[in-house]
Amino acid sequence: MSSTVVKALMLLEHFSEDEPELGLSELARRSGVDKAAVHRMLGAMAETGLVEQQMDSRLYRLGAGVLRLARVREIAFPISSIVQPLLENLSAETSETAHASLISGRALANIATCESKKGNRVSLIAGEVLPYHSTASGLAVLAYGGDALFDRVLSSTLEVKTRFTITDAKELSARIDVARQRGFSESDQTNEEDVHGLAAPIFDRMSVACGAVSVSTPSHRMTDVQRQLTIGAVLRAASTITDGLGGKQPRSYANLIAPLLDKC
Amino acid sequence: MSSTVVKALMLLEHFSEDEPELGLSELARRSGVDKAAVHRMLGAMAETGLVEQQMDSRLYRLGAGVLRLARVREIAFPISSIVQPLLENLSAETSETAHASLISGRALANIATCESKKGNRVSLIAGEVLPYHSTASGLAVLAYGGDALFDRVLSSTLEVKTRFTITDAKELSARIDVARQRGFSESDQTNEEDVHGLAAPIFDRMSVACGAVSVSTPSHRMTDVQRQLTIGAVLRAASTITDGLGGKQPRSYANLIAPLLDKC
DNA sequence: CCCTGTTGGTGATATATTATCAACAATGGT
DNA sequence: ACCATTGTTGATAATATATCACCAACAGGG
Repeated sequence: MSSTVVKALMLLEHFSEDEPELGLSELARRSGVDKAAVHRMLGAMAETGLVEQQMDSRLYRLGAGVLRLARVREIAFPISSIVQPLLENLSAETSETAHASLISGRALANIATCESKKGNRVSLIAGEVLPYHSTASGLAVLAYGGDALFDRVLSSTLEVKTRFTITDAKELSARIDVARQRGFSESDQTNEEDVHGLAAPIFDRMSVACGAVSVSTPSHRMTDVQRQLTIGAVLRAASTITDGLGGKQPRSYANLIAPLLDKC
Repeated sequence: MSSTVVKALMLLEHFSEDEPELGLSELARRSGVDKAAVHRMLGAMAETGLVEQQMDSRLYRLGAGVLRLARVREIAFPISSIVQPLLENLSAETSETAHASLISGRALANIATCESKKGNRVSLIAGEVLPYHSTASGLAVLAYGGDALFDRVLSSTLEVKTRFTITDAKELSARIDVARQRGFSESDQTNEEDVHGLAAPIFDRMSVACGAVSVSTPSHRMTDVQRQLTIGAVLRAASTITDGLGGKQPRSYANLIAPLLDKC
């Protein structure tokens, strides 16, 4: 049904900023895979340096190999270094937390963040894997990411994240339609309580969405004024990033958001 | 004999700064694996975002997932950010190219570099995988990395890189002994023509070598004076990095290099 | 225009790896 | 001393995988 390689690599998704080291049993429990199997897979990944095991505590963590891979990718396609300064600008404009994510297989990968300077702010777990269906970024990508991605996500099971999470495919499809008509996407507490998101798609050379930029605001702080301001800023930032990456917005999209950009 | 996960991940080693995008057939040829198998493995890795395929050219490249993984690791264990400034200092002191690498499974992973300012300098391919047996860094790690690593490498086949590469296990063992007695390692043109390397080990919390710092100099430029200067600088840099990572040099090692540090 | 050499991709079957379960030693907490 | 964990290993059944040949599409070259 599912290849062993996928199963092995899915284990890596359980490592996060909060829990950078995990034990064998813990990892087996969370992934729902047999301990012996996890042991073999971790051993295999350790052989290539993707993970490494502490000799004393026996805990596993991401290995030096991931640093090497990231260097290779970043030197050849310098995305993070282009995106980071633009996010800082976006965060300053909106006074809220901004982040960018890219399509990464079955989920979105958060690749850059700039947190708000305010005391009460939305704080993201670095390197978190973001679901398509419950985040503003995800909706933006689904709206412009092509039919293949759309169908795949819509036909998958939509995990419940909060009591506002959309789990019905038809309703999700409707929300995506709205995003497509507006040129940006909006989500309120569908992925996390009290977090409101506004996102706009990033396009690649072929005018297909390859990621999204998003501003996350505490829900109670999202007024109409702030909303208008944020929408303009996100759209501008997304456009700049698309250009910076050598991407191209579809003509229809450029025309769609033009009036929104002028308003601010 | 070898797990599929390892075989799949070994494919990633063929991506480099010089060739960040590879086709299916090309990858199959280099790895010596059947095309169909490579196709399945790449598909599996694409599912998790470790690689991604260009829709137009059909070429594969490292995916956004590696950026996410590297962020998680770097935030939890900030190695690169600690090492990079120290390398710049080391490079300035020696006027040559400096780099640091960490144990990454069956090879060393080059994780940070600072190139010499000189016109004629040693230039490294970023993110290259370095063999243990043919590099100064490798010798340093083998000298202090514990018996398990030593035995594994010594019993493996030693790939020929240049006409000076050591391919005999006994001779390699002797060279490692020399490095262990001196506290640093030296290699001349064993990994690449006209490149001379001087390296010192980096130790982890348990006083086991987890990586190395190295200065690469064009062979013809390596005079006795430059050599003494470089040895002192490399040993100091390695000591500082070991401290910065929360590692600890073995007592015997600290005593061994103490006189060398004073000399400069 | 054909011919030849690529390319990426697909299916069928024999094979080899992998999943599963139980058991084990080692560790740590009560 | 006990109990519950941990990481690890082995044997067998079950399953995914390797291999081969083949295909369509594309790019030169004559």
